[in-house]
Amino acid sequence: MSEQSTFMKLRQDEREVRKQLIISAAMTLFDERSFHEIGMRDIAAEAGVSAASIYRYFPSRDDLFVEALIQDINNIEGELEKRIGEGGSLDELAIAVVDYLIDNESTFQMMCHFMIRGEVNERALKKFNAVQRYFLNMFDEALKKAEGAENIRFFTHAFFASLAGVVLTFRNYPGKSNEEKRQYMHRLALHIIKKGNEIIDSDGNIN
Amino acid sequence: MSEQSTFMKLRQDEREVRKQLIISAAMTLFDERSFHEIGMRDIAAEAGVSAASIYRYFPSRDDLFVEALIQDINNIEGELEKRIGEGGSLDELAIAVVDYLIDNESTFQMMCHFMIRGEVNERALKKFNAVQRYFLNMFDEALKKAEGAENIRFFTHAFFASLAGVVLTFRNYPGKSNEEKRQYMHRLALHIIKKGNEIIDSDGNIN
DNA sequence: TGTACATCAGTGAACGCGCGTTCACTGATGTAC
DNA sequence: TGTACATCAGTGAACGCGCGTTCACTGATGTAC
Repeated sequence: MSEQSTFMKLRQDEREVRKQLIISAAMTLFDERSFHEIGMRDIAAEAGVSAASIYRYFPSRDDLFVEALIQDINNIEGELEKRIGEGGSLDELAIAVVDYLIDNESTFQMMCHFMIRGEVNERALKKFNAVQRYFLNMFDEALKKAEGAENIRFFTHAFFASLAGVVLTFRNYPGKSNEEKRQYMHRLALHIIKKGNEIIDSDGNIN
Repeated sequence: MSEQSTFMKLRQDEREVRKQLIISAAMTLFDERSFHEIGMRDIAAEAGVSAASIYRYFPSRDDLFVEALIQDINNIEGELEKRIGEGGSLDELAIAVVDYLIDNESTFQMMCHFMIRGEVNERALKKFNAVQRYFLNMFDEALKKAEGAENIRFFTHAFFASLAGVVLTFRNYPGKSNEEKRQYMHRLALHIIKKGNEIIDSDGNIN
């Protein structure tokens, strides 16, 4: 029994490794083009397996993408913490988030995909919701460090939502170079958060 | 020549009427389900014509959708002005915008579609960019009335982007009723714009 | 050591379907002379 | 008043293709006895 479970565990570990390989392949492709344009056959080719194999590890395309999203968000967590560091300011955090959303186009698009949804399967959606919560919790922590406020959930929501909106709206604004757009989004982000933190200590009620 | 041009004009007018019929059919469907789920055949059936006919009036699906978007935004303009009225406050405008984005799901989704894009044809994209500019100009006017500030373009951008982000992020936030979500988005919107208007008179530079 | 059986990774090929778009054609309406 | 021709709205049917997903099968590895 003990030996068998060890064996099972090994097998399970290998499974995880292969799953990881597929996710990594997907993420490699995300850097090249929009996730809408990436099919199961593309990911399979990148990972060096057949498309059918992917279905041994993920029940559907959306499920695979959600897991990739989780990975991506895990990656950013460390990065954000690095950029904020111990004495990082709220401004720095905002800029870091905007840059992240700009530079990880597919991640951003996937987030939009699941947030706007309308036809995503229940299972994948549940996973996404968990990621979303986790993601926002992460900001809670970061914002606590940067601001030291108490009831922060409401502020976190306002913070993240408005930054996402900035990137959504100006990511492809015509007639500007990418660098100009980035600068402009930074300015917008700083402008928007400039005041929000002043009433952060309230419980967020407005009534 | 004069008679012919009159005739041509009549014909042209009829063409416009038919175009309008197709757009109206599309907009009727938008109230029922997500625009992603609406195909050319659906729109054709709703308009009482064949799918092939649509291509006599619109070069592509995206072009049709952009024109529908234009109509929809034209509709909202009057509505917003009504809600803001002469003495409408900035708060009222923000609430109105959030409600609009919530209640016109397809419009919002189409905006996201074109803003995130990646595979939309050039022609449709140009039209969309024109709409977007027009839309933001509209806010400039509304905000000028509500706030009376001068250099308002930057503020308009921050205003609209953050509200769009709020709706994007919380439109489908799990575990809440629709009414709760609406209330919550209102609170977020009010929180976010609360301070922005104080430094509205600056030129928006941060440096 | 050998045989029968279970488990599971992996796959090429095909399924199935949706869906945007095009084609070849009909029919109505107007113009030229 | 009549005939030949041009213009254009409208359409049923098909094209074409992408793409997520499933199927039937192979082969390797481990277990039971």
